[in-house]
Amino acid sequence: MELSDIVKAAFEKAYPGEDFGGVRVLPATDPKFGDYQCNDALKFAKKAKANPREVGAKVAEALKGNDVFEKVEIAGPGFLNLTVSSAWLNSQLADLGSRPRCGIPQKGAGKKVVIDYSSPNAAKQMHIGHIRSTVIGCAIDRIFRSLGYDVIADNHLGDWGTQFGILIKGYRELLTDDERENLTVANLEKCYVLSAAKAKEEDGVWKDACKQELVKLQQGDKDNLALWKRFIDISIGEFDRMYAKLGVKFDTYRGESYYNDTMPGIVAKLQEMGLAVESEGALVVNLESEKLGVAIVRKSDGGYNYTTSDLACVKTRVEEYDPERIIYVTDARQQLHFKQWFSIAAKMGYTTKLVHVPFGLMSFQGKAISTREGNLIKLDELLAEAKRRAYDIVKERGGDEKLAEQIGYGAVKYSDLSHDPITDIDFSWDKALALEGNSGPYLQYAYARVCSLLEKAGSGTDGASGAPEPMPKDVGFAVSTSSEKRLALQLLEFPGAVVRAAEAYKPSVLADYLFQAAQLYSSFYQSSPILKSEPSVRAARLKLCELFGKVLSTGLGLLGIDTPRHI
RNA sequence: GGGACUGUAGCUCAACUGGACAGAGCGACGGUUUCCUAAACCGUAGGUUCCGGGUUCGAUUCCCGGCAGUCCCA
Repeated sequence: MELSDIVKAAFEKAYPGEDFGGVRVLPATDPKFGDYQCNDALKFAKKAKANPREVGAKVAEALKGNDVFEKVEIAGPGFLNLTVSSAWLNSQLADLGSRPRCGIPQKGAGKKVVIDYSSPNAAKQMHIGHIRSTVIGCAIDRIFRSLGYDVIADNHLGDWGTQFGILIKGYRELLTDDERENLTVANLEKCYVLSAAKAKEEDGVWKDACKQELVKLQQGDKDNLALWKRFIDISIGEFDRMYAKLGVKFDTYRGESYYNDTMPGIVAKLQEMGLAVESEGALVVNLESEKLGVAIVRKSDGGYNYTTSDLACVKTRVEEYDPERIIYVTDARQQLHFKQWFSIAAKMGYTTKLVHVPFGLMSFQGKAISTREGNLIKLDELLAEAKRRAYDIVKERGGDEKLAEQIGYGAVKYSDLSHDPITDIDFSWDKALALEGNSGPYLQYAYARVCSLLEKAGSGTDGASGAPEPMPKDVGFAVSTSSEKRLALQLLEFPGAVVRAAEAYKPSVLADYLFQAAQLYSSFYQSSPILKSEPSVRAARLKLCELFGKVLSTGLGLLGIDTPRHI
C-alpha cells in the first residue's frame, strides 16, 4: 500500500465524508524533519476553516497503531512529519528490487502513442540544432515505452518542397560525374548551395529552370521522381548512421511527402465544414476568436503548407493507429503553429490528445545557428570531438574507442537532457562535453564503481585478505546509517520520478533524480566501508549498492545513455 | 501593434505545480588517497528569486501592472 493511500485513509477516518483525493505524501524536504511529509492538513484546514494543527493532530491520531510509521509529528503550522519504520523501509527496498523495470508502473498498458521527433530535412547533414529534438524525443520515447505504452516513433522528415527543384537542377548540371556516381549528403548539400546561389542571379533563368524541375516532380515525372527518391534514400542512410551512434530507433520514416495525397481531402473537408474561407486568393481558417490569428491551409499559388500537411498526418495516424495521444517534439518557435492546427483538428472532430513538447533554441556564442552565420557545427563533428575528448582521458585507464564513444556521447546527451527542454541553450564545447560534476560521465562513473564493487564481492575477494567470501543470497536489506537511509529513500522514489518525467514530458526530471541518487550514493560510498565491513553489514550494504546500480542503469537507459560496467 | 516563452548565487541550472532556513554543478578558497575506481568525497564564501502591487497562515511558484531578453504572427 502506498504511503499516500495510508495517510489518505487516516484523513478519511478523522473526517468521514470528506474528499481527500488529493492527499499526497512527499519526501521530506530536509532529513531533520523525518523521512516523508504531508502538507494536506493545512490545505484541508483552509477549506474546512479549521485549525490546521488540530487537523494534523486528528490525522496523527488516526495513524496510530499503524506499523509503517515509527513516528508522526506535527510541526510548524501543521505539517505532518513522518518517519517510517526500518522494517517497512527494508521490505519496500526488497519489493522494488524484485520488480521488473525497478517498479515502473505499467500505466500505459494497452495504450498507443505516436511520438514524432528528430525530423531533419532531407539532403542536408544533421547539425547541432538537431540534437535537441532527437535526444529529448528519444528519451520521451523510451520513458513512455517503459511505462507500458505501445509507442510508434515516427521520423517526420522534411522530404518535400521547393528545395527539390533546386537540387534536381543542380544535380544535373553542377556536380561532376564522379559526384553523381558516389552521391553523398555532403555533395547534395554542396549542390544545393551552388544551385540556390545561381537561382538568385538577375536574369532568373536558373530560377525558372529549378521551378520547372519542381513542377515536373510534383506532376510525377518519372526521372525526377527517381532522383528525388534517390536523394531521400541517401539522406536516410546518412541519418541512420547518426541514429546508430545515438542509439535512436524509429518505427517509421514518413516524411511530408507521405501525406501529399491526403491534403486535398483535408482542404475540401475544411471548406465543406465552413471552416476555411477564401482570402486574397488563399484559403484560410480564421482563429482570431481564440487569439490564434489566421492559419493558411492553401496558398494563393495552390500549394499547401505545414498546417495542411499536419492535419493530413493526424488523419492518417488516427485512422491507422487510433492512438491515445500524439506527441510532437519540436522547437519552441512552432508553438503558434501547433496551437493553430490543434485547434483546427479539434474542430474537425479529432479527439486524440495532441501534445506539443516545445524545446528552446540552440545558439552558438549568442548567435542563431545558421549556414549564414557559418557556425553550423555538424552533428558528426560534434560526436567525433566528444569521442576524441573522452578517449584522451579513457586511454590512460586502458579504455578503448568503444568506451570513449559511450562516455563522449553520454556527455553530449546528458548535457541536453539535464535541462528543462524549454530552456534556450547556448552551445559550447566545454558544456556539451563536460565530464565532471552534474554530467553524464559522473553518473556512468558511479555505475562503474558499483559494478566493480559487486564484482569484487561476488568474485570472492574483498581486496584485503583475498579470502573467498561469496556474496550471500537471500540476505535482506538492513538500512542503518543515515547515509544509507537517505540513499534508500531516494531509490524508492524511482518509479515516481519516471512517472513525473512522463507527465511533464521532461526527461530532465529523471536526469535530476538520477543525479541526486548518484550524489547520495557517492556520499555513502565515501563514508561507509562495504567490502571490509563485518559480514552482516557488508551483505546489507551490498544489497543497497546492487539496487542502486539497477536503478541507475535502468534510469540512464531511459535517457538513452549507455552504462559501461568498467571505466 | 498583438501574442508566446524566459528572468533565481560570478556562470550554467534545480526547486516534485502554494510549504519549513531557495538547492546543485562549474568557477574561487581550504581539506581528504598506505582504504572497495579521487571522473570522487568533505568544508567555506557567494541570494532584494528582475521591479512594484495583490491573494494567502505561507509566494520563486497564482493574479494584476511594469522592465529586460529571445522568439512567433501581420
